[in-house]
Amino acid sequence: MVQYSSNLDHTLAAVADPTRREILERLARGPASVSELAEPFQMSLPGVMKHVRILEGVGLVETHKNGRVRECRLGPARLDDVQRWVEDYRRQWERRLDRLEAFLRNQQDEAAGTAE
Amino acid sequence: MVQYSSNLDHTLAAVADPTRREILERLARGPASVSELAEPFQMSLPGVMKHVRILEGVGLVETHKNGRVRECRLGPARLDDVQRWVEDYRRQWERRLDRLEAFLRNQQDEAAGTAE
DNA sequence: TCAATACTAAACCCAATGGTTCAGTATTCA
DNA sequence: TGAATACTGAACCATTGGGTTTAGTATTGA
Repeated sequence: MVQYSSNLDHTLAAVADPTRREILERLARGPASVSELAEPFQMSLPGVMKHVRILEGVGLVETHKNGRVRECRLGPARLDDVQRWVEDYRRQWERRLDRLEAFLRNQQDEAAGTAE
Repeated sequence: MVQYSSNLDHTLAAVADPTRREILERLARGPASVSELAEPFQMSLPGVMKHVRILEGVGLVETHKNGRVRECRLGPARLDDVQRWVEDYRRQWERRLDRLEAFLRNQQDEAAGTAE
């Protein structure tokens, strides 16, 4: 079987949280400080930081500190492994359908053969 | 912003678990009973059942009971919403790069203008 | 220098998750 | 009928996850 990048788990988990997806959406519109990220959620700074750290951990966010403010921006990860997994699943799903169809057609033929 | 199907959260969470992804991989090769699914994981039946229920909840698995055995097979969900979200993210990511590039080019032009 | 700002570290809280065991129930088969 | 099979429901348990508060530390600006 295909051996996916071992952090697919972490990436999927990171992205499964709606708050984190909103953070990503915000950062797609441009960089932001932790405070700026926190504001629309009325969530504590430490709360936001936890999410940011998780996103940073899987490369979806990059941060660096300028003086006392930490700037957050989108990181280099583009979810390639997620996309690959989804497409792989889809392919297998379709192959399963093909096999099922073939099986049914086969049965039908046999039934017809028996009836002759 | 795009309003994703409200169960994107649940689908992503379902699929973030490696055991559940393995179950899906197994079912892609054909239907199986709960016991058959449990075997390769040396996990208790109730344990497997919990995973199956979760996958069933998001449409990735379908089950029905024949006598005392419950047959599990892949369900109709093909992760369309996940794929859509990933592609959306990728688009925004690229747009961000474009903007950054434009910004940098602009700055460069201005600097050149000043230097003249 | 001193107050205000912007984060951060640590400790804690509670609910959800991923697993278990144990005791049924329903089916099958001899 | 009676034993074995295949699940299922309930209760439980440990860990993690998402959040908080509280008390710092480092930077900035007046």
